[in-house]
Amino acid sequence: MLTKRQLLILKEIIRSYTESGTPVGSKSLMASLPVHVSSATIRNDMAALEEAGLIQKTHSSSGRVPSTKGYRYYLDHLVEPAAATPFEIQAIQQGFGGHFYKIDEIVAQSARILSNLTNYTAFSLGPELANIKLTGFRLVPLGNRQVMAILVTNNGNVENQLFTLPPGVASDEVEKAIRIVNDQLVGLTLPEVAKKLNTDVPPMLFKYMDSPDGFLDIFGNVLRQAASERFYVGGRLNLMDYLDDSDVARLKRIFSLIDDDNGDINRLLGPVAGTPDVKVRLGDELTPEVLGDLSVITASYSVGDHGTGMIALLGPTQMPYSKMIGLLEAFRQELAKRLTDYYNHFDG
Amino acid sequence: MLTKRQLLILKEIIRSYTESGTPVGSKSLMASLPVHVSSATIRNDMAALEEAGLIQKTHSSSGRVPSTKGYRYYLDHLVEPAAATPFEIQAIQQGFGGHFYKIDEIVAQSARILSNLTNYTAFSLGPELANIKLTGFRLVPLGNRQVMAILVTNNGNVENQLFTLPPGVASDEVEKAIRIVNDQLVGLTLPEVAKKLNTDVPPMLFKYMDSPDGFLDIFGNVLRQAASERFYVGGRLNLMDYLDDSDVARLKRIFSLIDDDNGDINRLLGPVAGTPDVKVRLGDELTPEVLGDLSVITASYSVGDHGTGMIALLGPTQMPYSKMIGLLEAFRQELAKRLTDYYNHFDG
DNA sequence: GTTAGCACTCAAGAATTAAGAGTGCTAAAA
DNA sequence: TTTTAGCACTCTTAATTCTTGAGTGCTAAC
Repeated sequence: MLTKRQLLILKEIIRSYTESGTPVGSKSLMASLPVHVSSATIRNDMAALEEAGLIQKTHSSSGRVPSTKGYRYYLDHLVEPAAATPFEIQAIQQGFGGHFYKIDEIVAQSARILSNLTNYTAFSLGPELANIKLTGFRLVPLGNRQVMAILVTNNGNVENQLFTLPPGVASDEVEKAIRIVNDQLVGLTLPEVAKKLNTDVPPMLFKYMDSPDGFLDIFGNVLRQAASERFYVGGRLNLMDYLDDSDVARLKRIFSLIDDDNGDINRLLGPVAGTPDVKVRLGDELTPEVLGDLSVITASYSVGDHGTGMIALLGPTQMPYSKMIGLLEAFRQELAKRLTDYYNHFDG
Repeated sequence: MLTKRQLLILKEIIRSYTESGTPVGSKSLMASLPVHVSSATIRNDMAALEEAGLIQKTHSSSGRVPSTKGYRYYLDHLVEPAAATPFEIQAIQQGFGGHFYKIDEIVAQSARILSNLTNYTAFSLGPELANIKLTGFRLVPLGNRQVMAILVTNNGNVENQLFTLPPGVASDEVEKAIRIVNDQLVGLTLPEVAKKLNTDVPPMLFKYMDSPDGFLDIFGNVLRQAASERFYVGGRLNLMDYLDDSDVARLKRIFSLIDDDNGDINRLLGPVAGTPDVKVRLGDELTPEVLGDLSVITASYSVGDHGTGMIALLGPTQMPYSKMIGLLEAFRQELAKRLTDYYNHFDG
């Protein structure tokens, strides 16, 4: 069992290591601890902490550094989130100052604000899509057989894509097809729409069109765009500041991981559903193992019954957790408020 | 005056240094030169080349390395472009294999192909806009006062942006405003449109609308989007491979330079108009001086009377120039062909 | 003009040394 | 039983020296 003083020492080692980045020795601890004991006593306590696996040496006669397990313990039992400062609150609000025409613009902006504020790398994921409904589908002819397909959903999201009509298709046929889509599919959730698109819709279209494949492709494409989870990154380049300078190869691998949006990064953020609070993952809790000695703080936000989204921060394991946790706590509330406002603008 | 053999030596030094990355000494030159002379003779010639400022030592008793001036001379007089290999030609054609719905998709794809092929960083800039004409402007209402503004130009480019109509504006007023825009502005080039937007258009709109400012904002916004030069980058991360590993700070600065699209990079590519061939710039010919020891190969392409665009390659000064120049030569032709095809599809 | 020979230079890596921070352990003090 | 002083020991880091080898410039002979 660990004594009170030992935990105090653990906490102080973490604080000091976060600040200085160098291993912490018994002498410097003597100066910075609130209780006053000799360095020999501290050494004894440190031995106990090391025995428990919470701290470790970098070599046999060095100062101590928190271990992954030590951070875990600290985060589970010791950390005290620091409330966001007025300055930070203001910076957040200022970041959301402009006018937004899309949900995704707000979400994307979140990642930017967060990375600016922390100098780490920030991620944001829009509210999940389970409850989002199709409210309309258009094809706007632009001349030269170009058409723009537009898909609108009840969360105010709008997707569009440009197409060229295949020569075989007549425009009045297309008109009818659109009417069918709107009659049959508006009001359904996007997953339901996707399902019907494969089953019920094609037979109906066959009544009006010889080869509805081209049309289905177009619609399916835009639908997929609207249904894909939108994932934003801010402060990519900050990686270079907090990652070990020397290992450029690793740097490159992490960059690719972030940029090649192949779902791996979703594993990073973890399940969106679940606990609505702030959570830290580090060490082998992080699945893409390139991330090794990094740390991820995730925070989910929920927007009434419009679903749940997520924001996250990637940084070094030696993050000032209490500060970052407090900041993310404030941020998720602010973001939820903004998004709720945005939705009300549509519902009301 | 330099002798034939001395130029041969310069050429071989550049070739060898490009390949190995290490300074080249008289002995190894003796082995790789086509003519057979002793190392002492070569040393004499090297002294002459150094005297002329074309090569230099890294320290008083090291082998020689080409100087900026040496590269310049090489590029101006000695280099023999190597024709692109069948493999490369095929890779280019394969890269352009898919179907494209926008000019910009082709241009963007160019940067990707080129960076994949070379493992350097590639840039592409779409054909200039001087001759591009407005062919139509739409506002598509999407419900909830949301509208999508769509602007179409005669090069098949389509820009769109989402807006929320200000409460004061009635939809029939908007209809009329759109008709005016289309009547008055279609057929003009984008610069002309931009000019009229400030002079002739507002008075006309005042006849039909109380406060045309909102409408003008929307139109101006989309117009600006369409008129902004589109600039694409491929292979950003390759920077990490060919840049000095140690200096992460510089790496970061160059990344920011590339990403923050603030026109500096346009200086990098240089004037789009002018010579339609391939051109290399290096050393102090490169304006953002962070690029210091790097090298940029630019190549312009022209698409009939639809204007001129540019592709470029950023890499280390020790690039295999003959190969890269040949590759870019092939690429600009292929790209011009693709774009011409694309335009014909509209014109014809 | 070209070449062999030779003394000289310098970078880069290996080996050595010195200093200093920190530890563990023991035995005495509280 | 807990805390403390003292001390020998460990290991990193930085500075210093040593060694090796690639390469040069110069001179004198070919």
